[in-house]
Amino acid sequence: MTPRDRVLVHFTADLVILTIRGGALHVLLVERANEPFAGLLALPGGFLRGAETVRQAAERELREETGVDPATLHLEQVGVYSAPDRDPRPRRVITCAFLAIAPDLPVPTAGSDARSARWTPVDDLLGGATRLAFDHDQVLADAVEQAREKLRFSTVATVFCEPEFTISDLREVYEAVWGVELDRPNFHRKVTDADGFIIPTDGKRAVPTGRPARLYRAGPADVLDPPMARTARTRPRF
Amino acid sequence: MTPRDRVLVHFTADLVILTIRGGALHVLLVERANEPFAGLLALPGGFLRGAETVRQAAERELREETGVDPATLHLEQVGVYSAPDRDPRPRRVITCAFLAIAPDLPVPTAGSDARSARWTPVDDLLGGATRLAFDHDQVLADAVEQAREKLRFSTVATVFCEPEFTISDLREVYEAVWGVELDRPNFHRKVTDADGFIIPTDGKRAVPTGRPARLYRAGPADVLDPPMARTARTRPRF
DNA sequence: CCAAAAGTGTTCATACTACACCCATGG
DNA sequence: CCATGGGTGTAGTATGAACACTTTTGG
Repeated sequence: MTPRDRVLVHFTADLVILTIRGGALHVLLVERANEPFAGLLALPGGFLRGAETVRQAAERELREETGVDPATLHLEQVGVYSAPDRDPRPRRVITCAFLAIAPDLPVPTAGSDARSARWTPVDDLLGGATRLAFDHDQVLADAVEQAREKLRFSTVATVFCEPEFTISDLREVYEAVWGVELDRPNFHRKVTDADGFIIPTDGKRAVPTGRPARLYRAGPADVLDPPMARTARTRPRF
Repeated sequence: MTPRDRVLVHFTADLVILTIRGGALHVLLVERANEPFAGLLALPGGFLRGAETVRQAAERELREETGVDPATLHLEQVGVYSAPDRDPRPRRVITCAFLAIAPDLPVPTAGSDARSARWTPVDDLLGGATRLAFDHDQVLADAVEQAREKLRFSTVATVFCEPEFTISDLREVYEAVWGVELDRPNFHRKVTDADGFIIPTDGKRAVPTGRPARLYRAGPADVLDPPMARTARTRPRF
């Protein structure tokens, strides 16, 4: 082959930023201001610049969209999307998708890009009712599936929570991401027994009614072994 | 930002083709004929051309290097490597690494590219004794770790084997990839009980000494649940 | 005291570990 | 018959599922 066969491409990093709002998994979407797909909803993202790595580009976008220090969040690669027709512009655009996990954030800086950012329930999108720009429907589905698996084998669920959280908070993370109901007593034992998953603090948090819950913070472990079982509990009979 | 900030890059697909030879995990390496890194060992790979997807480029390279139909092998994405200095050429080159799993193949077509391909024991490389071109040491380490995890939760181990194989063949795959010794009786039960992992055939294979082993072929399942335990068996005391 | 949520104890089933033992074949 | 690797049985242990139960608060 000759070097002339080599395609020159643009490269982007796209972000699937997940959080939990009101017990449901949400993803941050932006309304596209420019062509292609102007007016359509899309994952936030942007072109690789200068001497950045792809990850650095993703971190820059994450900071721009959420205003949060990427070091405090969880960010991992999902994969490359390279279908030649995924972007209609003449110059090919290949993207690398990243999965970001964040606690419930205010949507602050619609600033820099003047694109309106909004949290959208993931369930509304996976059904296929709304179509996203580019191949972002597929990217979203892949990233959500990766997040679901990640929760089984790692302790990232704590990143969805505030710095101090109750065991019920943590359980609701699993229930929102997996869309199942988990057995409360068994979940409690599981996470308290797991080495380095959560660390008890002195504080407690009052609840609307009932016994106050102990507060915990994230522990040093990042792998969860044995993993969290994803089986739904049997629904209580009436 | 202006469109001028967007970097134009070349894109490659690099392959970590793993197989098992003589009970040890091997990877296919090529000696680079051209600069950069001429003379050094590297993972096979090549530039994205025309309207290919990255996966199609990987499949094309796989066919060129091994002469085998990619449809019969296992091929999955590992990730993107985009450090700006990973390739010294003035135009940036970003790569997407793929993990390929293959049965023991003859190294046929050193043909098209006139690069000498060779199977190399992975253990010799992970130690860091030999340095590979580009960031391929890191790519190899990531891909091998991905293969190790993949074996736990999927049935891909059968792809390392010939179409018909014995349970000992399959066990030796796990032992080679994981570098452990597994309990033979328990492994036997585990894989025969697992639904859709292996299907018995009518054949048997004579062994140098001892009872002939039943032959199996790969089953339809691709997930292995519950997963294979990675714990080494206690070494037999003498 | 009652409702509700936090947290603990107990039982049963399953699955894994270790290892004893039997089976089939070649020499 | 013996060595060797294939294959089965089984007892002890660990983990998880289900759910009864106790604890602690607000009203």
